[in-house]
Amino acid sequence: MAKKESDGGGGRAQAVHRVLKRAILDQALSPGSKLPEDSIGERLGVSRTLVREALVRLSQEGLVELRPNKGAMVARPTLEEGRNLFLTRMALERLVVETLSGKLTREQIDTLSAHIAAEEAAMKERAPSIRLAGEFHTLLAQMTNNTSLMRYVNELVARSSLILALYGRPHSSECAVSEHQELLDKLVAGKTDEAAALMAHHLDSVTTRALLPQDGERNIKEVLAAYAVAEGLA
Amino acid sequence: MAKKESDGGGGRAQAVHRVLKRAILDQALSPGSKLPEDSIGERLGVSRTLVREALVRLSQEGLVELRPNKGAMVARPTLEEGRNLFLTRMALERLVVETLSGKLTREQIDTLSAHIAAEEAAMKERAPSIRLAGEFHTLLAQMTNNTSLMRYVNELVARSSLILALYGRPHSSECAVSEHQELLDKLVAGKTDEAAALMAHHLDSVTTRALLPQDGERNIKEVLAAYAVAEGLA
DNA sequence: TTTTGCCATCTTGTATGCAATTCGAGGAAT
DNA sequence: ATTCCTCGAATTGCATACAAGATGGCAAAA
Repeated sequence: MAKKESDGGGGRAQAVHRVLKRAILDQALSPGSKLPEDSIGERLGVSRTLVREALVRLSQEGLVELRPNKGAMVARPTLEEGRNLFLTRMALERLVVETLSGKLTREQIDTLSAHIAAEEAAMKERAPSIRLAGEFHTLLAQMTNNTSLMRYVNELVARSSLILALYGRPHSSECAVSEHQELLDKLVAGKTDEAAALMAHHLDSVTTRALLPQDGERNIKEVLAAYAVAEGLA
Repeated sequence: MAKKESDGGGGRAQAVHRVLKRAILDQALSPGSKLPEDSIGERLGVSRTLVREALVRLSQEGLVELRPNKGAMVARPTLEEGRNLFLTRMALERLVVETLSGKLTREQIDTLSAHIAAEEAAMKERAPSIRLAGEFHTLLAQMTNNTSLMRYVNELVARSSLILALYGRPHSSECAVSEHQELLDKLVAGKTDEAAALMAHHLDSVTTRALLPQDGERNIKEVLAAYAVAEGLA
């Protein structure tokens, strides 16, 4: 029985989905980018039907905005959605930590250690570094064996990339690698509360430090208002 | 400007999605039911394309299982998924409660009170009663104005219906209406911790009391094993 | 020059057609 | 009687065709 092709996992639609998702997370497609069905299909060698299916999936994950009759674009979450998102992440990742604390197997610990090493190695390059930082969190979620938890943390982490792309300070090393290591240590030691606190701090620091207070968020009138005053206009 | 048709909200695909979702939540379509694309399309007066899109959406929400080349069926979560799901619900609904405690507006309180009244009124009929009980939780989530939180609670509540359908005790009044009232009281009074505890108890009681310990879950061999022993076989 | 309105064009929305796959019914061989 | 094989019906996977709605530019009017 020959393998179909270079079809990574499910049908070809899922392949399209993965490609687009990856492109978005790597910020090769930045928030607001138009996603026309036929150019994508043409480039990827599939029909619009499959692209459409992938776009629907992505929209359900909140990575893509689907405006009726106006096409799809990479989602541009508002800053407030961003803050709320991190609140939600906090609630779920606390559960992750509580579930995992003191219960990690030797193998899992190795996997996580290896991942942290990879993060350190990739610190120079921006895109891979961002992706790896996120993957650490999804990796943890994966280990809970809790399907819904996994799915939601995955989505939230993915959307976090968008938030960071839109409102993050350019040079912030969003997830300090050292914090991942500390967190792992606490988890291994079974210090649940300390681990949870660390996770809380970890995520909190993103919202309070990495996220810019306001910008790109106000509508054109508000933005112009400031300049107008400076120029003595209306 | 004439309205398109009886198109509730978005495109017709979303209409199909709503119809199927409703049917599933009302348990008119029970877990495991096959969902063939053309019979559904035929019945609803749309083409397979739109049904397909709706099914993809439902599968992303975890209400439908999409087996490649074998069609879609209403999801049949395992009992363990069920337990995990309620764990996740707990984490998220705690956040809901914390967000809302002491912050409900008069209008929101009225809405919730009205809903509770409706629950009481519908206690006789099974299907509406189940649906209303779930809607109370989604209503609360809605009031947080936290998009991701809303979406996830929605999904989780929906999937809970499936779990209950599969593993719930027939006559358990899953969500005691009185508990909803108590919860509302605590929220209004701003007693955050008590409200959270109540919510925890509320959800916990489902997993420990409403959910059957094991059944329908084991595979055929395990089931027959018991009978075999009783008959002195193998 | 600015504005308004119309038309060409491009993109999405939806249906349908054809290929590929699964599943079950029957029939032949053991 | 049982097992295995083959073929046909039914269903999904995917592409394409056509309809309908948006977008932008050009021309005519102000």
